[in-house]
Amino acid sequence: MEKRYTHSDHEERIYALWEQSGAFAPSQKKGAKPYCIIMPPPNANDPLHIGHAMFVTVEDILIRYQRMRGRACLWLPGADHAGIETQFVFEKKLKKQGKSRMDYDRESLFRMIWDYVQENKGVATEQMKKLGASADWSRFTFTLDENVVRMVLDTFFQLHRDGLVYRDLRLVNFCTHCGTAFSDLEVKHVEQITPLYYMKYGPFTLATVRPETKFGDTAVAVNPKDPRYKQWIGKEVEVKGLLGQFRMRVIADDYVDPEFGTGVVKITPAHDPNDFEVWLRHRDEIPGPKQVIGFDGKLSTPAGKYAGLPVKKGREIVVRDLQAQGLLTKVDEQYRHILGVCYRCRTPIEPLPLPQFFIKVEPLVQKTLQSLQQKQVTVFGAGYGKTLKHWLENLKDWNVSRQIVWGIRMPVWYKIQSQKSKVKSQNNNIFVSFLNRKKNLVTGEVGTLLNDYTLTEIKGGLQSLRAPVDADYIVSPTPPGDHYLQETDTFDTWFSSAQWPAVTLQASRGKTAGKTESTREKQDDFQRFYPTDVMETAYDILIFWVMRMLMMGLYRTGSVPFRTVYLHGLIRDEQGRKMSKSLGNIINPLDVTSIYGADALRMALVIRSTAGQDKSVGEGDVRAMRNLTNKIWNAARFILMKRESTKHEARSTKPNGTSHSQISKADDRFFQQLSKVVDTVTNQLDHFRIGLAAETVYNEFWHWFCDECIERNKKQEISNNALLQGLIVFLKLMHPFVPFITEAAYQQLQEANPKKKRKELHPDLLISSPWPDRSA
RNA sequence: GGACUCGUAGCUCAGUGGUAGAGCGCUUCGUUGACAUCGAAGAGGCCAGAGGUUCGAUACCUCUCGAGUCCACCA
Repeated sequence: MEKRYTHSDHEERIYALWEQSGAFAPSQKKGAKPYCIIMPPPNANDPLHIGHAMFVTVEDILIRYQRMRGRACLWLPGADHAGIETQFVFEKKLKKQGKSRMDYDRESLFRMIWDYVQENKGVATEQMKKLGASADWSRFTFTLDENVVRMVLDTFFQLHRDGLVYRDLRLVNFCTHCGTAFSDLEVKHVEQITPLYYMKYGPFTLATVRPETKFGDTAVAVNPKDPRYKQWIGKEVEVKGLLGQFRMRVIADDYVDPEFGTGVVKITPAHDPNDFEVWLRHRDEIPGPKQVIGFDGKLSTPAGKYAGLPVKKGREIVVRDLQAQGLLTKVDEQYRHILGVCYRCRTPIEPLPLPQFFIKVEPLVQKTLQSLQQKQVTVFGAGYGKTLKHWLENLKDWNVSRQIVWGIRMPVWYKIQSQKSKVKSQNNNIFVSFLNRKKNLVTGEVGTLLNDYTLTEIKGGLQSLRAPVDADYIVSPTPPGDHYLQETDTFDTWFSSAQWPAVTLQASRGKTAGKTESTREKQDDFQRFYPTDVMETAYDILIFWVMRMLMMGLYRTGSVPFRTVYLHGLIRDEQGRKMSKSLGNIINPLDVTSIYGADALRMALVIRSTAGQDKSVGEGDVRAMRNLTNKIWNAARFILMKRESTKHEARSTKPNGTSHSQISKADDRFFQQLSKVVDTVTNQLDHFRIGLAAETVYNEFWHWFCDECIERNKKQEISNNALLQGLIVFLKLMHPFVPFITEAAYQQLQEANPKKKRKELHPDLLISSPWPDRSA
């Protein structure tokens, strides 16, 4: 054996051994209890970052541990199409070529992104293998696999049938830069100092941060209890504005805080969520949303001479004109204000009225809360069980429409009457944009366009459509006929992700079988492994993903998708700072493993980590764990050398006058202590105390087994055999954490074993060996 | 404004109802039969503060102070 353990000499070879042995596929042994973890699918388009390394490590530890405990383990890997994230990256690439998404019809664009993702797909998989992930790659599933898509569509169809889907006009969180709406969860809030403008408004003065939206005002509101304005309630007032005189109704609503500003609020239902709510409460009294900002982020026609100006510029000019006309009375320049921005590009989110599909969450939430209360799911991670509950109790309906092409297109169909038809259809006013045969962009209402184009041509070049809120539609997983236009919106990525545990287990049917099992054996994956055992992920997607998986899992299958949620913390740099590109403190896991080995990184990530708590990891930590791998190697080397040398010694010679009985007494104590260690580690792993288990095994191995026991063996106090047995136990205990070095050392022991010869074709592997008996 | 978490050795973090732990860093020794990616010895902590429960609290409860994260429609 080499004096030092060199990870690069072993890792690849060992991984191949594991893979060839079929150890990654669930055991078909009779009576083996199933154990299943569905891997959080990494973005198919991204290389791994340190967070991925963390989840690979934690999940691999659990899987390897349970596999050694004799469970039939399935760790099901996959990749995520990552909707907006991927399209965003792709559009950047297009931009470099001087192109944009507007140059292509949606089908071509989709195909281009598909091809682009295919090029990169597999990168993450290879990297996870380098980290030692013992996942069943034969069951690998992509979120846009045909059968996955089919099931997702089916779920939506069911939801619709059960009355849990509705289409309605709401103010959506629209990013005018990304060109799509987002769910509330995807809006980031930042504090800003924004000028608060006080302006004359008929007989009132009111305060606003958005004077440019005043063209969309449909009412003025005051608090019903405010004595200052009581006389005006229900009356119409004359207002002089930048576009001339107009009349405006005064309404009373509790939403108005008499203490803030002047106690008078202009109501702009098209551009402020609160105002929209006010309108809903006063539908009979006042006009509805009047949109004055377009989806392009510019002021639109109702803004008169200001139309065409981008919002920010528009505000400046409106303020200037207000001032010129003496309508501006005061400006509070120090006003602190929370602004919603796009989580991707930081563009201010524009609340805009858009008909969207929503899922009613109330019934789903009830079931989920119930399952939590009945302890059908346990959450590990600093207080996040409470967070989950809090969220569920306050959840709003889920907007699942996204205006991007890279995703699962909604199975929603609008019937279009042919131009010859005499029947007037309200769907004729669906607004479409498409590329005609000459690749020119054509936009307009479909009823009108049908005079010049066939429906087939429109369909072929379709970019997007926008159907009015009262459009007729049907939901169907398959095309209902030729005279239909399919909705161009796609599902929120999380809508399909929410169904991942059930869908992956059902989708692995019919795939190429792994080495040790037939396709038929895979057929009942769902039967066998659902509900799964553990969902392991970072706490930052608890709400986006875990919560929704619970809701949709319960809806689809009637039972929770997993029994345990283990949330790991974020990895920070050695100074405890978040990793970010701008700080330049990002650790690339593959850089680290190429220097120190995968085992070292794994152990550094996980040792002394706590569920739900962030952890800082620096190069020093990794180096220390690299040293551990070397320590393991050398302990094995010493014990092997001992065994070689004693073979040549005459058995009768008793060294140094130490008697057999003394040795066996010491051995007894050694074995007692050893079984205590086994017991402790087993308990810790059973209770998901992973960081603690890693620490225990580290300390016991290094500071007890090496520092004490090996030294006592040198003084002839502990027998060689005891030491060898102890080493094997420790290799097993450490294997889930540092699989490569432990397997490498174990193979060295095998080779030294004369019985090994006949096993050459099927070597004993540590990965498939049983976990040590507690009473060892 | 609401929720959650944290405050333990110089730094980064574990931990436990009953003499305080690890890694890194530091000091002094040490190349005799695994490992200098090592070993031995050591310095360094009123476990944020104040109350309470308890025979006993760093740990459980309450409050205070300090740090952080997430959420939030006051124009």
